[in-house]
Amino acid sequence: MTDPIPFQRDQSQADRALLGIRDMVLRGEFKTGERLPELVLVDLLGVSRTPIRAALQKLAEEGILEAAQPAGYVVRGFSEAEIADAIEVRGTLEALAARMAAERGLRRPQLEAMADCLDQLDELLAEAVPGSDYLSQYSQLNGRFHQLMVESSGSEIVVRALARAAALPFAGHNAFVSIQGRIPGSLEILKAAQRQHREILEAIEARSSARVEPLVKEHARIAHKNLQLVLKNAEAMKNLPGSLLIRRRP
Amino acid sequence: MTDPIPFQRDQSQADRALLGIRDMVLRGEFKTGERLPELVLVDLLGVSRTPIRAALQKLAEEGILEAAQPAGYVVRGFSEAEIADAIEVRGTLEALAARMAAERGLRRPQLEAMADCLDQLDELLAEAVPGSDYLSQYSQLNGRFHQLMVESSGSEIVVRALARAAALPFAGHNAFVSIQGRIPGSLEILKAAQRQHREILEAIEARSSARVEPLVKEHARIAHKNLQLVLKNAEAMKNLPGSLLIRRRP
DNA sequence: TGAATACAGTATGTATACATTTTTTCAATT
DNA sequence: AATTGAAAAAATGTATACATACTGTATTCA
Repeated sequence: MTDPIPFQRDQSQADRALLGIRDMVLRGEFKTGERLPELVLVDLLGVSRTPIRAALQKLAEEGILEAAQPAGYVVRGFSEAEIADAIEVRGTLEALAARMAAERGLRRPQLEAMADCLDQLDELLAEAVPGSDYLSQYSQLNGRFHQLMVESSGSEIVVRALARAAALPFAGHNAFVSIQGRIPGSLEILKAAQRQHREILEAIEARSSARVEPLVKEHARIAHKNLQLVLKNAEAMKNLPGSLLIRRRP
Repeated sequence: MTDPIPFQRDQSQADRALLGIRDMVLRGEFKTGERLPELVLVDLLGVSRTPIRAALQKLAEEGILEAAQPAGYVVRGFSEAEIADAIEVRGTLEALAARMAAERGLRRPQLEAMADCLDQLDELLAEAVPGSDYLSQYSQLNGRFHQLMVESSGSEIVVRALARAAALPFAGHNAFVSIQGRIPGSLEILKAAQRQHREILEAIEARSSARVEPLVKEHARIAHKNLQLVLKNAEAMKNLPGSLLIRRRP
């Protein structure tokens, strides 16, 4: 009698390649603009060229690499303006999702799941002591709320579009959470975000599509504020994963 | 002395695979939900598995295929609601692009290029005789206008997001042009679209971001109207590329 | 008859050999 | 010293062999 449910499939070489390359790029082990020769990656990861190639293609789709001419891939750098645009795109699509959720109306279980998520966030933020490691839990709950909100649009097309927009570095909803605690007033930022969460949920519950749209857009712009704070703070930059992909001036 | 500018690079096997598979899928040579075994494609296209695999991965990103469990790819079908959502996403992102264009303001050459494009469209529609093949020219000019509008956002991030959203079948700006002429009042639809083009350009020129956003969203919804017309018209369906991917009742 | 299992066939995952293209190096010539 | 050219090195494109996992069928046993 073997396990009827395969718990965790043996990680494939393709997964290893994808995770490994992404990790190396975000750690800054290749400079922006630098080529990623397949054979070098083969040596570094102990995986053959085939899964490496698949991973490179995926990471180019994801946005952290770009296809080079006439062939190959290079690490992509992001200007501050590009990051701001990526955040704006994410906010725009989240606003669309929330508007659709408000228009169609949600069932009680969905609303309760979101409310429960916000209750847990309230509790977490109330007890939060600067220095304790509440951040990973915050990330998780924050991510869950956003996920629930987007899925409540009921549209897989929108979910997909958003997943791709949020895959860009620094564009996701948790992109700047890791640097909270390194900048002054960071807990206050999280609390303000949480107040917006409440307002968003209220608007969806009230089926007020006209209200929810600007609320969600404004919520996403917190990320933009955080970006500007980080750029002024060398210490915080060190704690921002992938910060080496940010180029100050080109 | 060889040509300094390579005119048209020899089409690679990867290109052949990508174009070939996309074409077969849109022609309906595989039913929705049907698997696309790599070896079958190897036989059909005369290309080895390596470029086939790359193409399958790209087409899954593009949206017309989806990864199957536990492996492989199947043809993806689209419900009417999903197509409507894809159009809405496209319209939302185009509206964002236009708003950004209006906010930053355009240089004269950009405005002139767009105006020139609209002049040509006016001329084309004025002389358009039902039955003549003005449609391919319309597609081209319409595509160019949209391209110019989106690029005038000045944001490569937005351009990329839009390209991906518009890659879904029936979501692009020219998705329903091919069926014009098969449905009553089709020329009038194109003329109405052109009037919206003029208003959009005026709003961008006037840097009225508040006006341009709803204008562009509404413009995209023409595609939604066309979708509903097509679904009621069996004759028009035959002329819609990829129509076999639409499932009436999933 | 029904269920379980073994097995063949077929699918994709992975590695790698070979082909082609691109880049680099270095020497020869002006 | 600069430039050109050819040869070498290295990179990616492509094909394919082999490994592994899945699927369906037939056979065997209860």
